[in-house]
Amino acid sequence: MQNQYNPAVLEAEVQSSWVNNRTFEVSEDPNKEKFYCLSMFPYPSGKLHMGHVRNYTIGDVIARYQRMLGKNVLQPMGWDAFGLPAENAALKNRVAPAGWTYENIEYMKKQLKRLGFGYDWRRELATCQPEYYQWEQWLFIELFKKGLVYRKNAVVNWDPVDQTVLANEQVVDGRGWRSGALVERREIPQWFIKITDYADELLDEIDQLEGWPEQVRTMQRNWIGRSFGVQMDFGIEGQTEVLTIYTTRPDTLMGVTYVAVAAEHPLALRAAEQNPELADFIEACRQGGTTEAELETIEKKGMPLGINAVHPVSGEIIPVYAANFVLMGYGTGAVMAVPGHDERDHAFAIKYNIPIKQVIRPKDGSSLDIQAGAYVEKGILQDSGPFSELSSEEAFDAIADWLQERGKGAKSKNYRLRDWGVSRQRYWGTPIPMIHCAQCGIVPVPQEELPVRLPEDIVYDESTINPIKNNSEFSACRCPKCGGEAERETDTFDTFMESSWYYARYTSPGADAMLDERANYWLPVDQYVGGIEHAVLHLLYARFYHKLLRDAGLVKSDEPFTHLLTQGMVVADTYYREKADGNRDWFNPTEIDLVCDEKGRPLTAKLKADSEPVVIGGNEKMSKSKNNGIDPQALIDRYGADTVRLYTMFTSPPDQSLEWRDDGVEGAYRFLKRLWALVESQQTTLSTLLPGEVAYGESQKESRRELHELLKKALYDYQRHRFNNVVSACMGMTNILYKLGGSKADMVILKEGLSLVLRLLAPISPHVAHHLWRELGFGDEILESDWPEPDEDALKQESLAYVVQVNGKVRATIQVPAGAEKSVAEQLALENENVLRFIGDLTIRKVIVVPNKLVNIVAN
RNA sequence: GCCCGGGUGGCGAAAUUGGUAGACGCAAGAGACUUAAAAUCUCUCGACCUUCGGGUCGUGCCGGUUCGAUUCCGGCCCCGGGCACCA
Repeated sequence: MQNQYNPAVLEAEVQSSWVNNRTFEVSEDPNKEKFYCLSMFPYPSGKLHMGHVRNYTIGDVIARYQRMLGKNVLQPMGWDAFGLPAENAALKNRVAPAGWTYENIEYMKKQLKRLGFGYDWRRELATCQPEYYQWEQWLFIELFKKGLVYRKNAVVNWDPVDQTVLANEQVVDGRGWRSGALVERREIPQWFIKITDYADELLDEIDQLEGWPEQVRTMQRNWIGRSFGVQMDFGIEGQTEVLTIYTTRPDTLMGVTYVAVAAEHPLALRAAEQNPELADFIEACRQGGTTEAELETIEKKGMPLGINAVHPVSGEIIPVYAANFVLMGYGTGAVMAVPGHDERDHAFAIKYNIPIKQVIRPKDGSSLDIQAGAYVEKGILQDSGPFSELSSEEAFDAIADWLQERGKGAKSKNYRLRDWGVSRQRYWGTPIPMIHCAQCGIVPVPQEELPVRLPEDIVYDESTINPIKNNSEFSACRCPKCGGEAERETDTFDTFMESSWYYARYTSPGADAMLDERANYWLPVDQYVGGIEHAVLHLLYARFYHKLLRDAGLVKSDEPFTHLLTQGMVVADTYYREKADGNRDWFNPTEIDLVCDEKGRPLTAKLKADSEPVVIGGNEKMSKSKNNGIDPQALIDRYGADTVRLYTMFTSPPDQSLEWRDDGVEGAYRFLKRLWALVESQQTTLSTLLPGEVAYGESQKESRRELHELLKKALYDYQRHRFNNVVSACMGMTNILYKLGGSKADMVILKEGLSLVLRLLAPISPHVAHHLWRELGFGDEILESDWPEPDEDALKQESLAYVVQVNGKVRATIQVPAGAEKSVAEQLALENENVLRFIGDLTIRKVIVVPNKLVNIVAN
């Protein structure tokens, strides 16, 4: 009786053999080509979700593939352990964030091991450990000393009831998520790192990141958004100070009919002192959140300050408005407005009855109605005094020069990118290593006193929002400069700080420095794998941090990640019911029965519990808030890791979003069982089969040709990371093997075919592949076997199938001898009955022959 | 609002990215085996027409380039991701 496929038992056995043999523990080996394969580390939220499973399977497949190619492969894993969810859990369950986090890590680590990922666990790190974050504190102080760190006011979401700063996620429909109070914008002092000092390098080097998806490179370029424009000063009537603005369209300068400043601009605040109506307006402008999406879509409102600006060229007097869409924190907090040539300014001018002037006309001389809509293209200047009749391009230089000569402005380079605000008013994060001294001001913590430890033994009750904010035990300290009483900074770092350098720390576990020389063996990361949602922020901060590490002498490379694979989202249907208070109850897909029509289209969805209908909300990224996550654990328990891995690889290409459906998992499981049964049924024969000369018949040659054709395709798909196609090819090869007969020659082909399938499958479903490889006597460790190569002899064909088209429509397929001249293919095509039928009386005008593919006969 | 993707059978997808649209799998249907069921195996499976040879249409929509377009170009529609304090 043959062995049954029992993944739970098999996978445990194989995994313990990997542990015992230390299969995935690696060290620096200068004689071998290194390959550093990294998946984005998880936030320890509780348990793995499908997005993790997908991410880490992709990473593990690449790591094992590269290993089978003979490289020295490093694949580490760790935990992005600081963050908001731990504080939320703490508030909800009255447990300390540290304990909650470490328990989650323990559970999720078990899950990762159960999935058979080949990590070198000796390098594991959690970012909430002082041994980790102390180096971040150390680097921050280094940056402070270099002048790359500064403090300034920045806008946050303020909950006026809970008296706390809210994360964007905690603002729901303009209200605080706990208090329900309308959120306000407020400015508080925060720490910034000068990422804009590196903007040019970050932008220009994108060109060299050839292993990155073009999509991500484009997003980063646009995010940095370098523009060339002019900075200039508008005078203020009756005052000596000036309003400095930046524009990319100085050619429209003569069309300026007003200037807008932020509601919090000092000019507006001063004007409000004598103007209660304006004061109310400024107060009203505080309302709302801070996200760009919100600011760009709010109703644009403004109010004249009763102050006038002086046009730098014409000396014309123009009104200054306070406007809710201009933010103090961004740029200079003031903009010039050209309603004739900017859509937003146009809408604002119509609303407040401000004059609209046309100063640019189309180059083609066509006329337009500037009152009806802005003309935003470049063109020829008109009504622009000395600059009239210049082109927009000429005017750019002429106006910039004019301003510069008079000390009123200059050409200037600008970025959309803003400096990195790293302060967070939260507990569960890395303490910012700074001290506030009444005498000496800001003083960094002496580096020999690091780490500044975050107190972890915190007692939570309902009122605990931030346990270190008013905790004198933590904040009271001595000033390192004058020795007097001082206070510690109680803000913590943005968690992007930790995730910006973890990839480097994996290379230097235990180092008594931020990094040691091992970093330069492994870095840069050869393949980074993670969600597309990180395309800009995380990936840009990590690139920036790498340059900071380089400039601190810690690494030699310029960029952290040579190749990037951005995996698509795992999405699932959402289902909800509207509650009386307007909020929604979200139901998990597993709680839902779909009622479909005969074609399988969903008609309605009903909740299993009460058989009443629910609203189908559409496909969205799996998330807690929409309750549409699928717990992978149940699938692993039922089918085993190999099946779950196989299914997630097979069902979509890695960079596309994966629409979750349970059905397909069964198919993946069936395939593994089929492969298992094929090996086990012939195990005795195959394991003792000696290689020898065999003569293949025609159908056997054809089987071998098809096998090697599929192998060739699979190898190509491995290179381009199309693992869904690799699985397809494995299935196709297995189907061919099932159709073989029982002769000696068939057995030889079966054994050869299995050796190919198992090696192709080894990175994807490693436990099964490992076991069957040994069963067939190929060797002890499939990971150490040679990567397969197609047999060119097997691929040779005597004749090839050509498609014959008449006027672009397929009319026949014909067999043409391999390597035949074009004329031979043409002649054979013209002998075909169906082809002749369609040519009929028509005259042949042209015959196109694409070698090995088709013949197209053009006739009329 | 801005930036970036995507849209192909009932479903997930494939097409070596200008050359046979739908490989592989799921679901469904029919049959074989079985007392029966499960499992397994075989066949069918885009739509319409058909004299059963084949024909017409079909890759979100409209238009263009080409002997030939899922693929390239222009314009739209819908869906998803990001927008700096979720990670």
